[in-house]
Amino acid sequence: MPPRKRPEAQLDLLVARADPGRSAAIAALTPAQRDDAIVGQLVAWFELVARDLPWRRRRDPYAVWLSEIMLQQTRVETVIPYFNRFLERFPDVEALAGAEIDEVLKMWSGLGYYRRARVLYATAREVTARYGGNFPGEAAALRELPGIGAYTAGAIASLAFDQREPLVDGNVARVFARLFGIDEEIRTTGAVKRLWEIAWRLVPEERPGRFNEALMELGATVCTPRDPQCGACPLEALCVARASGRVMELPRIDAKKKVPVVKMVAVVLRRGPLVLLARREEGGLFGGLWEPPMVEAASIDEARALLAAVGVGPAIELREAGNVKHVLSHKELRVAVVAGTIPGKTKAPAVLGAPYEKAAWLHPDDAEIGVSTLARKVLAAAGGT
DNA sequence: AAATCGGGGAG
DNA sequence: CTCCCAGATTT
Repeated sequence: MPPRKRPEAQLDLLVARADPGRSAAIAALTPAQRDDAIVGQLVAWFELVARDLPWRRRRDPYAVWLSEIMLQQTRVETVIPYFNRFLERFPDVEALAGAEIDEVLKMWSGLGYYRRARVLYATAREVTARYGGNFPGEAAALRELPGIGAYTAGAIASLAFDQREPLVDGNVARVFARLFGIDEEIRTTGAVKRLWEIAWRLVPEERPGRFNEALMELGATVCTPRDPQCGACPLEALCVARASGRVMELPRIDAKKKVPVVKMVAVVLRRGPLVLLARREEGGLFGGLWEPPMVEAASIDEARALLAAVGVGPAIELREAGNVKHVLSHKELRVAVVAGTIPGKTKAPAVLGAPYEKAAWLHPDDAEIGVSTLARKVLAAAGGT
């Protein structure tokens, strides 16, 4: 969805031009005046440039909640097609509550952080059973639902219920760090506390959701991490970082340590058009998803216990089908893929052991099951689908 | 406070 | 390659 064309002429009336006396201008305002100016400038700017996003077309609690869960640590552009497909298949909370978890996971496949799909399903059932299909409107009640933390509760309460509730996400944290010159490492407890206090102070009684959305929109489109467009910012004249030449230094974020490498072996067994897939236990990595069985192992020889478990004996010919690299946020998986063919009529193993709860011969795309991107890479490496 | 939990897009 | 995204939850 392309951003709406910016009406430059109107924007110029709002955006203060570069001004050497900016520091003095900020200092001349009382704190309350500065806050009022921030809210006013930001909302006026947002009214002009707001992107046309699918979840902005229906601000009902179900659509807001669904979009906010999907948007957790996930880019807008990535979410859009998932959101549209999801709403088409599950048009309301009752439809979602009446589905099977495996179909929900299927609709979530490729989006990542699959625990979100499970908490989504759990919340749909709870809202249907306990609240008669109506989401609670208070942030405190929303916060009790699975998968809804401080940010998401504030987002739903303000956007869908017009409650004066603040929110702080990655965008807001960056905007505040620059706007108010917060030097502290942005993820520390102290900084997070400050950010929420500022958000509480600023969020207006009048259309709080619009203000919250404007704040995030500014962080996403103007006050970006790499190449902030200060010349197009409605808050330029009010920004501490801009006035002190520290825009690129803020927010302060300490480097994250590099992720460990984990070597694995996956086995792709075919039986005619079907593939042996195993369902991972809920709770951990890729919980509830189906995949070709794999195990942490430094070599194929080290994975012989898994091969035995899936019924690969001396009579079954295996070939090395290649290697797959898959990077997660906290580890890097390097998977050696082996492939083979099993005679027809062979049953799937009843027990595979952790982390798998069961196994079956399935078609990865046709079955009503969730499949991770890693599993798709492994299947692709083995050839065909 | 640190670790866990996906995947991809931008520079 | 690095960074980080409309975070939540557990340890």
